[in-house]
Amino acid sequence: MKELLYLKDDQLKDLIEKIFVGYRETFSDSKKILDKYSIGLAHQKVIHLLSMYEGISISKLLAKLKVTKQSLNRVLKDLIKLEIVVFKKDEIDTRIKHVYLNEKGKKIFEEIFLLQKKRIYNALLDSSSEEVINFDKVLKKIING
Amino acid sequence: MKELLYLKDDQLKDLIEKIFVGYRETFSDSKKILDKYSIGLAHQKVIHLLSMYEGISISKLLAKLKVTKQSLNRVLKDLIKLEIVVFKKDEIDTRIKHVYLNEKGKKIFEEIFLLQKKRIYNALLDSSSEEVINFDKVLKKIING
DNA sequence: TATAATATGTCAATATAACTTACCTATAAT
DNA sequence: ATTATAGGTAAGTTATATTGACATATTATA
Repeated sequence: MKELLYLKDDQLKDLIEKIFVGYRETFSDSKKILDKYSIGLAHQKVIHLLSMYEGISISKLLAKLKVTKQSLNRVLKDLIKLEIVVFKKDEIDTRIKHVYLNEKGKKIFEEIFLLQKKRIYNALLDSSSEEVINFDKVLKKIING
Repeated sequence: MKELLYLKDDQLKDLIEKIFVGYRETFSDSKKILDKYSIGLAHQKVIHLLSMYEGISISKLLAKLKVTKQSLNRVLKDLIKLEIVVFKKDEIDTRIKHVYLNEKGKKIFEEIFLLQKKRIYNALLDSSSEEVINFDKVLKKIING
């Protein structure tokens, strides 16, 4: 096993560099839109998650972002000022707060996402379905490692 | 083409989230070692590149990192204080400064890399060579998109 | 019912990494 | 001689995150 080319240090280093660059590029394409609304990368990530997980709770957002609640709170306050998020208390357990993007928020997300997804979309369009499936598989394994 | 499942917005969102998480996890495994030397993520990235591209010039480092030279300089000064980098002027064009890790630097890199590579190594070990090759292919396309 | 755990919020101080703007030297290329 | 390139630096600022401490409300449990 160990003699496999891609398990050699040089290949691992190369992959790690690519993971970094891939992330950075994927999250920088939409910078102009973020600037337009005077928000940053942290806000983009929260908006992204809110669009994926409608009504997600604060604690689940924290778990996904892996930041402190103080840090998340700063971002949420900015999104409240922008008037793009709404909250609803859980009907059963009222300690839990569910977070949603409102219509304005969804529109801003679409603006961001339109630019951000292009890079991924084009990469996948230029790949076979097997390549895409394998990309996803390995990425999952990296995450769950 | 557009009806392919993985080209739908929901799948693209999912992939983008994974790209973020994959990056974050890949660059957080070695935090304990970084703390030991009182350095951070920015230093880790520079050390990583120095280990990959021995004698890289300042401007090429800047191009790879996509940060300002003021930002890189702060990091390099810390690495100088740690006594792990050395510089050599280009023999032909003396404006160019080549940056190297010295022996101590290489050892510290290995300490960091030992922890960092585990996640990637295990993910690849758990994958077929085709999966790995396709992962690399798609990642390249994302970067060059 | 008393107590513990959970979900969330907030204050204050600090750290990390980056930025902008501006200006500087040295060297190389035209 | 002029311009371009490689690199350095100073001052101030911004973005994102941290730690630690403390607070409130609600739910779960002994």
